[in-house]
Amino acid sequence: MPVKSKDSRPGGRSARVRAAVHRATVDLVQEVGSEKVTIPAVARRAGVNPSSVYRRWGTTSALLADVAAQRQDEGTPELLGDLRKDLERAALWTLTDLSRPGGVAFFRAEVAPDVDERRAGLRECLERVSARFHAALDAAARRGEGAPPLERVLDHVVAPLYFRVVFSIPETNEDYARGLVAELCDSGHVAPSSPDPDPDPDPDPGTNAGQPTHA
Amino acid sequence: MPVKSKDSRPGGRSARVRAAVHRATVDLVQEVGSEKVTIPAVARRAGVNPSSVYRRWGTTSALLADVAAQRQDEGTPELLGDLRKDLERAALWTLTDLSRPGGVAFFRAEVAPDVDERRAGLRECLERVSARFHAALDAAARRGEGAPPLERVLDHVVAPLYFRVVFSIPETNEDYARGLVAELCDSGHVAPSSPDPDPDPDPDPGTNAGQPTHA
DNA sequence: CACTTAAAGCGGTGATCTCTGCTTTAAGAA
DNA sequence: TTCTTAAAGCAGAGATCACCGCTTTAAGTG
Repeated sequence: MPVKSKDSRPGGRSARVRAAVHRATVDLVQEVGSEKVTIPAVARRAGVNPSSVYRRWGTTSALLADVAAQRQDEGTPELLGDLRKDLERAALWTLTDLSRPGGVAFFRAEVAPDVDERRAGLRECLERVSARFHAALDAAARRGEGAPPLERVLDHVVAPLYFRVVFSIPETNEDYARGLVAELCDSGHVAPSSPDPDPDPDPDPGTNAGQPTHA
Repeated sequence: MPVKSKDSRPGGRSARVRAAVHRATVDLVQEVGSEKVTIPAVARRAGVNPSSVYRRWGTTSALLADVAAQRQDEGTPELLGDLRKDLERAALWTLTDLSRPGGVAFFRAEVAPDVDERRAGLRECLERVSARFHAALDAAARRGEGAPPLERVLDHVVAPLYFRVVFSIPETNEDYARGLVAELCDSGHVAPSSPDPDPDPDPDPGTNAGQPTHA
């Protein structure tokens, strides 16, 4: 009578099916849009039986939420210790996450599920996004630096990014994201303890952050 | 052979059916969400034959777009001649439009159609929204006043409103909308009637409309 | 009023989706 | 390796959807 973990059979075929379904979901979302993703279609493309998907995920909403959640947890940047740089990193990460294939579609997918689940999905999505910025702000506060409230960051950095990506407004690229952060930091609401602007020329190309070409 | 208008039979039963379908669409969108709205369902609730809806609108996307467009054209405010007041009006109108039952759902509906139509729908939605603000800015420019570029208004007023309504962030009310406009106008990028571009007004940006301490 | 005809209603067809018993495969433990 | 059983595959029922000829109604016109 093995009791082991909650996922009593996490490897082998199960894992293979899970991966195939995830990949197929991402592909389909960016091809036809998250609204038109159906379980039979995902199963077909994944080379998997539809009933397996139904048994595992139940609904397309749950499937999309699962994929989106795992997706958002990839490549999270770590803190550097400089508020402005940390905010920039978080902003660039947000932009990258939104801009990659299916990014907006997944955002919309999380917005889309059933009326009951909608609140929960949105809340989780918001939590996930603001967590990155909150970490940067919290670290700054812990260092004794002045930092804008999270709300201001959401309003003046995250919101414009979402808005512009959703509406495919041109020039929504990394420079633009950096500009939003700069504007926020220079708006007189932050007391910069170290007002040295850009002492080093980009020491971190880091996560390539890729091409912000609106998808 | 009567040629008259493009809508060769706009009144009577046709108008009745149109109205019933529109009402049913709005109801269903706010009840089950725009993704789950189907033509048979709308027809059932409207007491109308499904084929009539199929023939008139063709797809649910087209139907939703039609309803959303007509919806957005209701109750448009006129200009007062004062930039700040006009921007406030536009912001409040935007907030009201988004907040009423099904508001966000319709926004998403316009975002949602087929990959091909998506661009067009989004573009139209954006045009419609920014037109209100553009009118206010244009009038101000015509009066010789300094006015922020439309882009700034979209980023710092419209985007936060959309973001907060979509994510159901509390305290997103009229005071908050007014605060966004105030912050924009007082941020030193607008030259008020009295040309005093003091970069550091330090008036304790009192109009901090809502300061909801994060949700 | 009578007449024309746009538009709604009716019925049916094929396709797709959701979901469920039952069988088969293979992951994990002894 | 063998054994147990979680999970995948299979096949099919029931429901719904998108769509299309054909008939019927009534709006607009003279």
